Amino acid sequence: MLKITLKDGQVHEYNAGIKLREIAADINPRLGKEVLVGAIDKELHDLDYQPDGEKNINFFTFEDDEGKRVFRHSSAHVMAQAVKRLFPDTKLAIGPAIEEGYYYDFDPQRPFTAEDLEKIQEEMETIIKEDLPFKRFELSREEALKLFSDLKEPYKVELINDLPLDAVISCYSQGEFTDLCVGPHLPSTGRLKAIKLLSVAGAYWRGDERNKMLQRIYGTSFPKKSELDEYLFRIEEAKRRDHRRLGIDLDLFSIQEEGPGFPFFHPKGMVLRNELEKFWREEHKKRGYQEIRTPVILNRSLWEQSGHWEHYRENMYFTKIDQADYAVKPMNCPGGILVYRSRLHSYRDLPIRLAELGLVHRHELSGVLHGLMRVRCFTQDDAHIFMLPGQVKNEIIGVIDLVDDVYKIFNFPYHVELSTKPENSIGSDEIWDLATTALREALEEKGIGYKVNEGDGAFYGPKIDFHLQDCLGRTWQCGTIQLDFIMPEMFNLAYIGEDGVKHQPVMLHRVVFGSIERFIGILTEHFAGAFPLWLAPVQVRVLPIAQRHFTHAGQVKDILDEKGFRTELDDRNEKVNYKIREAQLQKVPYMLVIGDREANREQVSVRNRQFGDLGGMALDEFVLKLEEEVNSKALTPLPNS
RNA sequence: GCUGGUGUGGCUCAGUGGUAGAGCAGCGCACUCGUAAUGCGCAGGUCGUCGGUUCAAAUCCGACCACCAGCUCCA
Repeated sequence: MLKITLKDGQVHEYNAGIKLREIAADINPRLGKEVLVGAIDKELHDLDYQPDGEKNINFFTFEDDEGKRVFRHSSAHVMAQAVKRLFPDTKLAIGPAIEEGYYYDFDPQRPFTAEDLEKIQEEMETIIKEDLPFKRFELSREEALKLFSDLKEPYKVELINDLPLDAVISCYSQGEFTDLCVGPHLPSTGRLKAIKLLSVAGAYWRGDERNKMLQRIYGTSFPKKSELDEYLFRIEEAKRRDHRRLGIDLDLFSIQEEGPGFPFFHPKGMVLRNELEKFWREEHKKRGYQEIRTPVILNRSLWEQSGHWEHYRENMYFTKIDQADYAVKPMNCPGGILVYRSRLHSYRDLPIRLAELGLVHRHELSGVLHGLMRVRCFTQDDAHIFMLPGQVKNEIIGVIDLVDDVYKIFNFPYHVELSTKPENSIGSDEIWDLATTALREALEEKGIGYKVNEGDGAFYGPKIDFHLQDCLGRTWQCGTIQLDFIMPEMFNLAYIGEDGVKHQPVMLHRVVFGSIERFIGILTEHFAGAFPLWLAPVQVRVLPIAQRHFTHAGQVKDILDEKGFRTELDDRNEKVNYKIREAQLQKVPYMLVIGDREANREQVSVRNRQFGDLGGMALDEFVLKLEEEVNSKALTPLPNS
């Protein structure tokens, strides 16, 4: 007998030997059709699995992450089978499920072409029609090694050799195809229905650039054709939010062949920058920061002292002045340190928070450049906090709160990572432990969930990273808090303590936006170019209906200009429909239509880019409305009061 | 940097060996118009760069540059 408890607490009894899928069908016929995988006491199992004893059982469909992953993982196996049918000499590496689909890494005789992809997809569809059952079998290490040696799969042999000694080694077969795999899998290939191969790209074996580059094929799959179509449509829609596209359309910035990775900001992009910086200065002033500015080019000796010469040289640009070596700064910290060190400090002065909108240059590999998100020169909204050891936790929490406050203004969802000691670093393990623990404790005190990013810290200290998403869900590190016990040591920083002798301060490096450039990229994609009123490069466009309204419209524009609003007058000889369309496409928040009615009644007719025609109102009233919306940094227009 | 793909007017794209095309944008003229495209006309390109093959190259070949996707790396 078998006694099972479902997640809602229901208890069922079955005869021994019943399979998971039969239980699912017994509970609910629809579940029986949609179920993809089961979990017994939280451990996932194939639907053919026969449980016994007293167990808690969960069933998962495509609606659940667990079900989705199994569905995509099985899809990857079908892709590998198709590739082996068409290109038998191809060696198999690994093929996991990922966020929106799956991939498989192959080592083929020659790289795959777009035509190959189509053929592989067709073959996958054939395999799905064949409805081959996935069969699990376990084998000993020796049997597994023999099997994959005989199959001439060197990567699989390497994987098996690296498995822990006590590992249960399992394989899954469908038809003629067998792959090393822990599973679980769908009952059969016929469950897949809608699949699509999306792209080929190179990927290093085991993610290490010293290894051979393999060919990775990305794909996705769904239980219904309509869901696949919807996904593909959503991707196309998302691409319309791409900041590189909107940067051109809205004339915000450009990147030219003459300066790859060095963006040009156009007048409208500069409005965004300046508004962001204004906001930034206000927020930092409130929180006790003082602003400084340090030089872009500084002498080699400084970079040797800071450790950049040894640990960061790959990313730096160099120049000579009067035969002496200089470097273009890749970070602002050494400059900030020199400002701190330029005079003696008392313990009473700490913490000292020195903020700097600092332009840094870094040599990034050509292949990683990406619009404003990844560039070779950018402005960090940096600050260096010099503090007493006892002030560390409070200062970290202060920055965490600041980042949260700022991201909330834009309604950005974000996630947090804790990056630990990298290979290429300076300082003892003890110091690193101390710093890492301090960051971790601050996060835990704030109750913030975080992911650990091993070995991704800066060379001088561990960091908390704040990651934001772009239009396609890729994440970019923006805010970061780095705790540093090492630079104060290397620069021999000091403050005079209560006891009258010198002590070493602790340093915190931090950014909130991260870089203004990247932040503008994220901002643009988040709002699809329709920036909130306080940021919008053009806030109001005045649209006279006919030439005889130009004078009056010009007066309206002048009044708005005087009140401090960014206003444009569209005095082209075009129909008002045309002007409205253009203003809409430029995502101008407010349009004022000026015709005979308005001129006679001293009114303006207001159209909002989101809500359309708002009707007529006195200009004074409109100005009040704008002021309120700007001052509150509202994300959408405020309701009429 | 690596793998694959792409590069034609400001933007989107046709054109695959025989004299460079369209739409939008721009400019001119007419229309003077009420909440997402008025009509007509004009102008605009050494086809990414350099080299090669050919009687002839946007088209074929090579190198380089830039961009796109991904890998590795980062704000």
